[in-house]
Amino acid sequence: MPELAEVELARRLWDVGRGGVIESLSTSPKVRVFRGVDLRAFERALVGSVLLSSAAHGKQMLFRFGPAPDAPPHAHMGLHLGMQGDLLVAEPGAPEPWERGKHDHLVLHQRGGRKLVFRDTRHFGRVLFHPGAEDPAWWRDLPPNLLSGEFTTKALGAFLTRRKRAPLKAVLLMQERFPGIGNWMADEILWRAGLHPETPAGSLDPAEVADLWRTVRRVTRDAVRVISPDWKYPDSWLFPHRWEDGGKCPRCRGGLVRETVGGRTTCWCPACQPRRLS
DNA sequence: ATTCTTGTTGCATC
DNA sequence: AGATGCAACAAGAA
Repeated sequence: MPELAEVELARRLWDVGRGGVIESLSTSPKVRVFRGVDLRAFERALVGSVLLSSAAHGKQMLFRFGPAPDAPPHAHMGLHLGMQGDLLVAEPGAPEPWERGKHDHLVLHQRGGRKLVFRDTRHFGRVLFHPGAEDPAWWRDLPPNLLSGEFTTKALGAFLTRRKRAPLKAVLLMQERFPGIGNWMADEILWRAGLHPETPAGSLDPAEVADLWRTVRRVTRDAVRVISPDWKYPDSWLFPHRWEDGGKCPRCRGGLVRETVGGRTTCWCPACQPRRLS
């Protein structure tokens, strides 16, 4: 379920490998996750180098590699987990905590035996490669983080106006404005804001835009705050109820509804999120 | 066997 | 031109 908080958790998992020399790579060259990557150049740049640092922005991750722990980077790798991708670590000596998978498309073998694994059964994820010392363009050009000062009510209002006829559910999934929001966060936001998922984006008044802005920030902050390796979503959120058949709204105890909106399965509470008269 | 899926992109249509 | 909607991508689960 890789949305922004899960992506941050996955990124952090590989922190244990920072400073370690990469002795070799295992890749599945023909798998779609490597589309557009020059694998020979990628391997040449990474083998013998050290994992220096990493960062996550929305659903995108960046890993920096250099010739030595205290040297500047000379190569960058981007990872996107797609629908089902995940990062794993296998410590040396210990039996691998998972069955050796045919979907482990990228394994960084570090000196000493630790393995950093990118697994993706559905191949919707993506590996990006950028040789060079500077952060790549695809990283620099990402839209402002939802918790940054650049994500303002004004920016939100302008975007909703531009997408005025699209349903709010579809608009919240647009990464160009809401980096890191996925299906569950979009449903959570609309539920907390009391907005029906099919509400046309352009129909909110200024007070509703401000309220939606606060809700986006609150759900984002809560998601980032609650994650840990053994995290669990509070029962007071919509999240743990949205896939249950006969699930009940944690606020009003009424029955939840599940239908496709904006091309995606969407869950909402008809009582708390009434459809507007248009 | 058929239908479903937590994401993104490219294309057709308005 | 820009906005919108949808099929396609791949694999496994129910």
